[in-house]
Amino acid sequence: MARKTGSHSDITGPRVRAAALKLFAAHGFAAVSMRQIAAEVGVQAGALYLYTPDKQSLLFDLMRDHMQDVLNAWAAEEKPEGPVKELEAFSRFHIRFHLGRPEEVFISYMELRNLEPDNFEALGAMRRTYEGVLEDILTRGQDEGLFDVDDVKLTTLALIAMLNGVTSWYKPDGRLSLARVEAIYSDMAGKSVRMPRWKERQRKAEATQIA
Amino acid sequence: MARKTGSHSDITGPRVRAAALKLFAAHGFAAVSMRQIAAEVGVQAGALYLYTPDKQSLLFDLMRDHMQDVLNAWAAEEKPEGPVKELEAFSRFHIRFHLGRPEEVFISYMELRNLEPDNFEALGAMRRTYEGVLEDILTRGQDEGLFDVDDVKLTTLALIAMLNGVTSWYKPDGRLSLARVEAIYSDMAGKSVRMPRWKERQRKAEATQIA
DNA sequence: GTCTATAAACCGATAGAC
DNA sequence: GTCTATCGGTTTATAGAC
Repeated sequence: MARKTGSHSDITGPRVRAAALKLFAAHGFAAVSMRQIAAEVGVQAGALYLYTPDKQSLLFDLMRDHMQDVLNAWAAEEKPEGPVKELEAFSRFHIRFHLGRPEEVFISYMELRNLEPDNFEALGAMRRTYEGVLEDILTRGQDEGLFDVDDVKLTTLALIAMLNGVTSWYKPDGRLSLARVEAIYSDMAGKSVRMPRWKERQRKAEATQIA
Repeated sequence: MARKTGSHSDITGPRVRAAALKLFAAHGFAAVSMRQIAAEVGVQAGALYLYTPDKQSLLFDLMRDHMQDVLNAWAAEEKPEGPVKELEAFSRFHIRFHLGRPEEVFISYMELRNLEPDNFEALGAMRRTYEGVLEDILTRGQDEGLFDVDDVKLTTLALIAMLNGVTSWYKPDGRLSLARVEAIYSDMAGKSVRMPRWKERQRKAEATQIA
């Protein structure tokens, strides 16, 4: 050890991002100073500007990369067939992915207001793309008579809020396993939108009667 | 007008709190300076300290009073009979109350980490008391065979997260009326925990068979 | 009750030595 | 690639005039 000055390489860039991630998540973007980030990395404040043009970029890069990771990960998921199973897959994916990146998730919805207008808009577009995935599942399920959803857009937001909530209390070594949490949440999500059996029977009966 | 100095009374205290509420909600506690608050009130920074000992107290008082308002308002609500109707009443109350105080709500769950340890603990206790209301409804519904809840504590948090989510997108003059939003959310909440009819019939059939 | 002035510390970002 | 030093500006909070 005993690195004082002139020390080199050791991929400091990623370590700066990691420090910013940790500190922004813990104390909030506005409450964290560049000096604190530098101290976490083990470097002086001035050296940070070799790896980021400014503090704002540090925040935006973290948020943009996280959203891109989510979109890529969902794209790479194997999709089951039919809206019911798709909704379960989406719920489980969302829970699993978000619980694996608690700090990125926390920052991504707590620090939106600290983004400059252009960055805010760019991130909003990515978020809407992700919401569109769920909205699409609900729309198809509704069209096929499998779901009983009053308002697709509102329901999309309600479900995502519910699923996001998990990040605010889940602890990996807590009372409930990840698998159990996934199961409970996806079950709740499914029940909250699925067409009840009695209603479905009634619907089919009416269709037969008319025909 | 033309008030410069020596001006008096005019209940400045509440106006300081109102300014802090507005600015903290818009930009975040850490990002707002005492000078900005003073400017919003129309006074110099030094004068604020006649109404609050420091910036932290300004934040804590807003959050504590809000939580107390929620608890008082629920206590004053007329309660219907039976867990099913109670859950609906709670859902509707929660939506209605929180949409009426968007700034207090926003601050109360965004600024928790900016509270000093003692204040954080005090607010956590109040929050847990409120969660206990819903937890109690779910527990009784479960005991009476009306709900089919896997884990009461987890479900409590999931439902509150879903209901809270409404505050992040609802606009009073938006596409959906408050009454409609209340109805959709309370319906989703109910469906996500209620015992399905077929399962209830099965349960009763088994009970009869055994007897 | 409000003002002005100020203390003491900290901020983001840059310049230049090594 | 990192350091030290620094610029110009901000912060919370207090002291004392009016």
